[in-house]
Amino acid sequence: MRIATWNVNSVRARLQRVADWITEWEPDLLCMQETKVVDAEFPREAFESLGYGVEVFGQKTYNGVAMAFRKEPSAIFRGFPDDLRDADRRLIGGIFGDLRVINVYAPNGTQLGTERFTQKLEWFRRLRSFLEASAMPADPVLICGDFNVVPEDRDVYDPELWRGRLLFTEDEHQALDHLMDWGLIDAFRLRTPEAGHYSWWDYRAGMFHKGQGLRIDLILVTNALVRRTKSVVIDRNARKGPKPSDHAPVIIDL
DNA sequence: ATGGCTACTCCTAGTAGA
Repeated sequence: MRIATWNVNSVRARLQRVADWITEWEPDLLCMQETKVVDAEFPREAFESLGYGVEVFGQKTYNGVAMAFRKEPSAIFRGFPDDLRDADRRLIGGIFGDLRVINVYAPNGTQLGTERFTQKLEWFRRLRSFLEASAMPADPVLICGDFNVVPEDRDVYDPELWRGRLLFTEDEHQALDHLMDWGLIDAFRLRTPEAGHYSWWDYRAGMFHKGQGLRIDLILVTNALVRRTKSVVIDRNARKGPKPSDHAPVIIDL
């Protein structure tokens, strides 16, 4: 089973790129973030014409998550159970065979010391609570998406420049660590220990061209799935060419 | 050198992203 996660940075602006990518990679499940579109306006037909079903959880302008799949899930869930009505739409998931998949777009945090940054840390605690309430660490669980946290020094082109900056603070590391302490492993690092693999590059200043990026798009799996993981790769080719997203897809083969 | 780009919006300037 091939599962991919991709922050598409607007599914409408990226529709042709996403369709081309699906045709090339033929994922069984594509988890998208930052779709930036309300559910009624989601371009479902483009996915359906490729043989995919779609489940969406979107909002206007910001955020929004969606899943495109070849086989219908047996269940779907959207958001945290205790979300307010106007909460950001950052989580959608489903049961695919024996697999529980959770697709997330973590808050960016905007600036250190702001309420939005505090809410980012709180959002990670809520994700951990959601896991505790809905699954067991012994189950086959996969959480993928844009986590907006750089896990380690080897995941950023210049750790000393970034240390203490948004996405690379102790607070964010603790938030991610606490989530993973539930029983999750960073699947990309199972077989790829070296530095220099990134999933996001700033549009500005030729950062992609210079090879200066961050790895913030992750696939986290429980032990039950570690055994089933064949490969995890980042498709940096998707960052090239006309009108790319600033993120590249991450793909796991189970 | 907190930003050099991109996408969004009751649009043509302001906000957000990471």
